[in-house]
Amino acid sequence: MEGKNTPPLSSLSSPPQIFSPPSPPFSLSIPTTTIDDLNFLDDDTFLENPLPDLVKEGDFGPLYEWLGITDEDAPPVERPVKRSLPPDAIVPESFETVAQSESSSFFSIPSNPDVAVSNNNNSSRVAGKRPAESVAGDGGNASPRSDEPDATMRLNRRSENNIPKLAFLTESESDNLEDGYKWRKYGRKTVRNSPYPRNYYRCTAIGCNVKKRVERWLDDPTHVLTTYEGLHLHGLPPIPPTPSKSFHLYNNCTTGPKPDRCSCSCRCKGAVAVAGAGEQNRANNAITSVHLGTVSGGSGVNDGGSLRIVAGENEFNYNKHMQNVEQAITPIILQNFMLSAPQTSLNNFTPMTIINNGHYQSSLMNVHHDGNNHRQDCFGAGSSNGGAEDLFRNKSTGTGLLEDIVNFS
DNA sequence: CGTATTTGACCTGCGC
DNA sequence: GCGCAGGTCAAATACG
Repeated sequence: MEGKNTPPLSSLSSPPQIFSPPSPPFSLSIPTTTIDDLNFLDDDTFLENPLPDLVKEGDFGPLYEWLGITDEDAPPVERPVKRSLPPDAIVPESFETVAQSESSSFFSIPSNPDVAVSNNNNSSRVAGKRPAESVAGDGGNASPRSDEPDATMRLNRRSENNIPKLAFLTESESDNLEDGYKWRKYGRKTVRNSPYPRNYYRCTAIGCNVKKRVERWLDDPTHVLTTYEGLHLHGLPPIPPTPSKSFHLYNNCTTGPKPDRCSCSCRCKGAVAVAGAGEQNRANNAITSVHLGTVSGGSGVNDGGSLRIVAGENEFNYNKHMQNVEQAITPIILQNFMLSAPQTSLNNFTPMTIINNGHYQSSLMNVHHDGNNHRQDCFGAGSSNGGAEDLFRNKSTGTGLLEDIVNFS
């Protein structure tokens, strides 16, 4: 029986810690960035092109236009993720990266070549010992039960090599992380040399072929490896009502100074006092920064939230009121951004993940909503500059500089 | 009773 | 050609 050797989560050597520093062997290169560089929030374009204007249900055209993707490049509706990527978009064959929720940025994991992030084209096949593992669609889906002709299936299978994939690690007790989309489980397999099974999910949205694989990370069973394949061509399902519409943003610094300004009973561990953040590098097509912060200030209330991604010539700005930050930072949005931008290098990005208890976390950012307005409490700095507090903070230094999330290639 | 999950069978690609 | 491993299907089962 498949998965019968899977140990129950309760038997793991150590219970998953939602907020804990990363563990080796993850490596990270953090460049030097000064606060003088962190000024993009003064940019008037910061509030332009909010995501809802770029991505509407069933119409990703504006997004692709903004991303500089032609209609031909944009994924068709039926096979949304098929796309030829330009040569310069190829992820090096040796590029093995995984974003880990509790560490800084994407990072290389040489010790495990079976896991990677890839733009997925034929040249970007995930480097690994078992190529069959690394490319979507290598397996079944060609069952004689299907009405699809073999030739078509084979063509599709080849084309599926272009399916963009994104993998990241999340420290979680749950094997199926809530990410805003609804998934149907369609398979489960034991993984060779691993006691943990791999589960296969499909997006339940009609016509959506996005899939994800979820498996427990062998090197650290407290982490779950989630691999997404494809792009959602639809909006997020309605977000269930939450107990609160206010948010409380805080940093998860566990080693640096902790002003501990938060007076509430939440798990806030410290304030982030560095106001303004950003780093733009338009010299190449790499995502150089991801930023979440407030966009209007002075009042100290939950007045706004914004998300900004800079990737070469492209700039992604998402601005909604704070009560919608929940959606603003939905990782799938970020995935769609990354996966939609074939010219974008993925190795400079800190993805964010939703974990299933109402907390959001990225490698260096956590968002928590607890029914009260504690934003200023937890930010410490307020928002008098009208900009955004830097939510990204170096776990070692506690400085909160954007260098935490910038990793120049 | 409708929906979601489980799970054994089956398919494909790859390496030898 | 064969065996292996990963991926998928779909009937059976579980669940609310």
